[in-house]
Amino acid sequence: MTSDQAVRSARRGQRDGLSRRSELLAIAARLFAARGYRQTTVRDIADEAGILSGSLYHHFSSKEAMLDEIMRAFMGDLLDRFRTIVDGDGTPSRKLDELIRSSFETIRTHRDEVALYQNESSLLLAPESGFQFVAESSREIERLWLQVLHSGQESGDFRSELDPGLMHRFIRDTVWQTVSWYRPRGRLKTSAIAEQYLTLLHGGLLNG
Amino acid sequence: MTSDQAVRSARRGQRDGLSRRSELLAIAARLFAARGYRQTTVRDIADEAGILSGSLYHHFSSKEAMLDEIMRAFMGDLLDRFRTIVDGDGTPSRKLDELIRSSFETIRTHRDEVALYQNESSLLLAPESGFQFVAESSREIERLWLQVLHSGQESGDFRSELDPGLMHRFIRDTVWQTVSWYRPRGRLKTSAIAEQYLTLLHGGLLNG
Amino acid sequence: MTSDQAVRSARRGQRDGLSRRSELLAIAARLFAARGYRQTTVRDIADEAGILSGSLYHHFSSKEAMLDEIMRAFMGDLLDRFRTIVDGDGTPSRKLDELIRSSFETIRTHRDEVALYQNESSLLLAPESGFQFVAESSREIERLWLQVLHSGQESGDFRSELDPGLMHRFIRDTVWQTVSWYRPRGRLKTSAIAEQYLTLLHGGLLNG
Amino acid sequence: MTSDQAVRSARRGQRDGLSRRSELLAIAARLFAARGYRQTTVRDIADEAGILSGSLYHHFSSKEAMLDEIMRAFMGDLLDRFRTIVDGDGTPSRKLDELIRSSFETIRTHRDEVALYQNESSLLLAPESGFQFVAESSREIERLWLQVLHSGQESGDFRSELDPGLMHRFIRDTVWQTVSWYRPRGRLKTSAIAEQYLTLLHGGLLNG
DNA sequence: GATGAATGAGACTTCATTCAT
DNA sequence: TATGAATGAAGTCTCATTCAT
Repeated sequence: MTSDQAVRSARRGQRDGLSRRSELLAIAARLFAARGYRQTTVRDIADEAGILSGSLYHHFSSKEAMLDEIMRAFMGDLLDRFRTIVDGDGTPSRKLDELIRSSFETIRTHRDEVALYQNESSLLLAPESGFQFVAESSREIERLWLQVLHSGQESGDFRSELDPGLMHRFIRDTVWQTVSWYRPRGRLKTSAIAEQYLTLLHGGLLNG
Repeated sequence: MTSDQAVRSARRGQRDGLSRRSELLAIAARLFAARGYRQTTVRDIADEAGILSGSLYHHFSSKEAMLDEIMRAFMGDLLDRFRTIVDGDGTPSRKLDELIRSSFETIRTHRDEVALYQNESSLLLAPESGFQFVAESSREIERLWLQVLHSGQESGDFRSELDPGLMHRFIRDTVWQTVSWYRPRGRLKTSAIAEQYLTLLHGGLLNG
Repeated sequence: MTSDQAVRSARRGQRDGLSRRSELLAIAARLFAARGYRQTTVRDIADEAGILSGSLYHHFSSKEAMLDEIMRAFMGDLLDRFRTIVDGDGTPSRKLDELIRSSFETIRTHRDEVALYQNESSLLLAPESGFQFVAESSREIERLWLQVLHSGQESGDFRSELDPGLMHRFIRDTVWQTVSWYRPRGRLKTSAIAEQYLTLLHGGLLNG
Repeated sequence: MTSDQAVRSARRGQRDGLSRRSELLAIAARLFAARGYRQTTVRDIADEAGILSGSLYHHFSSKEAMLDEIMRAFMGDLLDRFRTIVDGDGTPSRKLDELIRSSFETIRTHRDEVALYQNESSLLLAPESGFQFVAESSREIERLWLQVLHSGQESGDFRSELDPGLMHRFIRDTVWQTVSWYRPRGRLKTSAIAEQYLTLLHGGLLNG
């Protein structure tokens, strides 16, 4: 590639509408996750993007519209991945393991979005918030997990003295809360964390 | 006015002063927990208390001072309770159970404070925040829990293939996150939730 | 009155909640009428009042709320005055004259409000604007005027070849539009304008 | 490309250029009249034209330039029509009738422009506005109407107890304000409105 | 002629805090 | 202790306009 070509390519990259949007959304997601949605100012995002805050409104109609777009894509993806697992072959136990592994993997690949989902739940799940789709996706995801837990109890794989609703919450909270302390460059990879959690979940903490 | 009356009035003043403070702090804690610290305005608190927002500054020097007072009392209590358990008699397994039961009980008795601790961690744990005592108490609590987990592995009570640091985080996250969905008037009491969690934690999810 | 008393009175005047509100509303009405509602900035109003723009929100929840309060009081008064005339004794012709005289008098006493009503009608009468009460009062006022015009035709006072709906509009437009050129300190008093208009309206422009 | 083709293309370019300008001005006039000049954004106009807002600046140097062009053409036409009437043959009474009929006809044929003239007068007539030609035309029009009214009084056609200056304002306000409620597809044609107004104006409202 | 991106000024509004009374 | 008024900084958003491609 000649240096001319490089320059042109860089310019094209800059001028490409889709990639500019995505770029801005990625910046927004990162800041929203790091500082919180409300604590992140439109100017913070613009500063990171190297433009003035008003210029963001050329791309998005509001700060909330950015969060909407970020979460809509994320919740859709997440639901798809979970549905594929639950609708696939395998024992309930295997499916639950896959749901859990997939969740930890999501923490690795979509850390900002998971953090947003965890930290902004009061905003995202409020009935009047304009983010009803998040609550709907959440309910659908809960249905999928419960379906697996119920089948597992019916098949005898899972202990019957455990309340599936509570189990779902315990597992869900543990898995997603991981995002609050997981460090991408840290000692522990998400896969290792997942395996440790599965070990604990399968057989419990106690020996014998 | 007789001197008797003056004395009584002064005492009432003091007592009212104290109870007024507590009342205001309780209102603040409730709102902080329900809406988030930043989303709660000083005026929200004053409105609930039936006074004007400026009048709050006769009781507290700032909004942050209210949060400080709320959390300082809470973290102190919590640490004391945990220390009493860890320093007491019993096997590591029993101690862990008691730590967990005590935590769920705390969710019942100090719901707002637990919610605050969970939801405002980015504010409370930030090194420059002026809430260093929260981070310090948290570290001390973590030390206590890890001490129990390590003794449990050394005594052979707990399975050795599990990383104590991860176990601590898994347990802690599950227990405290309960506050986000626990409903005081709901079907499940915290004690029942605690026992279900202990059942899961002891023996795992799987049969056999 | 001692000068001390004068100072105290001035201060009380300043501190009196009701009069401060009225003062601010009068300033707002004047500016809204002079520059237009949208062209008047909140800061314009605050500047005239000698405070910062944010301080206005201590008194009113929004710029629109100021306009609302101004127009609500005005439309109520106007409707009352018209109703009293129409419900009183007298021939339709006398009643019409009184309606017209009362309108010109209103231009003198409530010039800003009339100007606002004339100039901001697209805002005030829009169905979705939050100013429905203006449209409602307007309809009620129209009903009153039409009632007088119809009775006048039935009694034979008014010429029957004239469409009362059109007459109402012609008279209304002429009367209220006066506000656009009437100058309080000018040669013509509103009463003189009213009498000239009544002379024209009664007998027409042409001789014989 | 043959030179023939080039010539045709150039002509089309010119013709298209001209009609495109007119098209854009018509859109602008419609929106300015409907929403108000300031409330209409450059983007509103561009949206209606199916282009981006920046592209409008290839046709006009500014938003104000569009309003200027719209009003310049209108005021010129209007003045011409009035001058023709006043400079023609006939009694003052006939001339006044023709001025009024012509005005109502103008409301039919140039509704947007009349509405603009009525609603944006504070902008158009302000001495510093850059629209001095509007004020000048207005003054010239006023002179023409007053000339007719004065001749009518001198000839004894018009009643002498009426102030010509006030009569002019009354008539002018009634006629032009019609644009605020006239509906092109409504029951009343402008010609019928004109005749009703002339009937009222000639002989007044009262019988006998 | 048109696009897509950006500018920059300025709008309305929020809110913790202060202070004279 | 409480009120009523105000401050001042900051936040989201709007919009006419510019300009390289």
